[in-house]
Amino acid sequence: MYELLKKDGSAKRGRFHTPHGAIETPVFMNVGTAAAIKGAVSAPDLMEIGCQVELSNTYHLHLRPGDEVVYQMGGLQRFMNWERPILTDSGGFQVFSLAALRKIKEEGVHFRSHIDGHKIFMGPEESMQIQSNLASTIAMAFDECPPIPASREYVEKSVARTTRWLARCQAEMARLNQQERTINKRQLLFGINQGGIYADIRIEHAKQISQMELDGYAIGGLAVGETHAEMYEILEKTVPYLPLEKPTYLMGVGTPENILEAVERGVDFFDCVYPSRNGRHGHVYTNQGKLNLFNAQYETDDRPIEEGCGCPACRKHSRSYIRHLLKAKEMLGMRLCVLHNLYFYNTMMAEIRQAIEAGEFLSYKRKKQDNFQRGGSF
RNA sequence: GGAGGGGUUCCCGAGCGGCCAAAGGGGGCAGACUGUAAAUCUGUUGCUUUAUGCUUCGAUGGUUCGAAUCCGUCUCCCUCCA
Repeated sequence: MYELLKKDGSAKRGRFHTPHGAIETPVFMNVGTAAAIKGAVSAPDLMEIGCQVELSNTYHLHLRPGDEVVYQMGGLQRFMNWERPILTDSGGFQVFSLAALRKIKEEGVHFRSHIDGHKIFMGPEESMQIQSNLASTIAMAFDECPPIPASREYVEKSVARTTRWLARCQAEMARLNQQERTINKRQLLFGINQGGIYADIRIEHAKQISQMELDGYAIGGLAVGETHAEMYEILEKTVPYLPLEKPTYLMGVGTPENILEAVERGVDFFDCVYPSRNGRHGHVYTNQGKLNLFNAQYETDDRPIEEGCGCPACRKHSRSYIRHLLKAKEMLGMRLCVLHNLYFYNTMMAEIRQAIEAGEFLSYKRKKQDNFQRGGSF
């Protein structure tokens, strides 16, 4: 159940109650595709850096270790020692990212495993069954994330199919939640809005799925090739057609800048691989912009990544040391950067919540953006 | 003392008369990454006034229209024999 605590312009401060605890929104979900945040980050680490929701992936866990294994081990939460909410993405993004390895049909998607090439079929029912086995808090509907650019004709056809798939997801989820063997019988389901950069398709689709009584609504298929301006425009036009009394989730986004812009337009949930992937690649976030710790200028820089930051990296280590670890390919270097970046994101989300509560979101956003731009933007 | 092998651009290492400023690694420098096929990928890495330019393949002298590549001498390293 979503509780709207405060509105500041279109920005929402909310609380999403789940069987696994409440989520304070706006929130950034920390991405751990294969039931692990890449970079040797453990569940206790996530607690320490302020993570509220962990995100894992249906397709990847289905392949390895297999959702039946996770089911036998008591579900994802028990498997990875994480008591707070988990959201599982449906495999819909893999329809996009593994485009070379799949074929889309009305019944679902035929994949060839990226690991060993074997054939896998995943349709709405299969995705729901896998997610039920994983026993995540929130399951995502199985959709197609079409690329941008894509023709209007293609997007229309794809969105219509995604809508049909959504109805099948909903029916299957209802069935699974009543099964005796189901671990989480109150698993929630979010639908996903698509439509590329065609605002009218987006709006029409948003209206349709809004009538379907889902637990939350996501906007997918953005940040896959369009400009930032186009993304913001789509958000501005689409979010108003999604239910205010339900959480809105902008999938796969984004930079701190993107998040500020999207919160302003009413988005509650975010996730993105940036903080973890960039961390592994030595790019770290600060309030003065992004630093590439591989750069020679940090060779003897004795300062922490960011002065005053409370993360495990900044409390104890210098840029110089972390740069050395990264260059020496020591796992600790990546780990510290990932911890810092996730801490940075989670902290920024907490500040955003506070700013909305205080009715000062816009001035907070402006201040933040000014700071970012001073050191080169994200 | 004798016999043989070798010294190539930051490092390792290919090249063995012109297409060589010199393959390929590594290292260095920089860039990309948005529901993670990513601890990955890309670019760049002698100098400058960017040119039918200059310097460079242990040193030096030669042969040749032309040499990292052929020859002489020197020098250093490695292996084996005494």
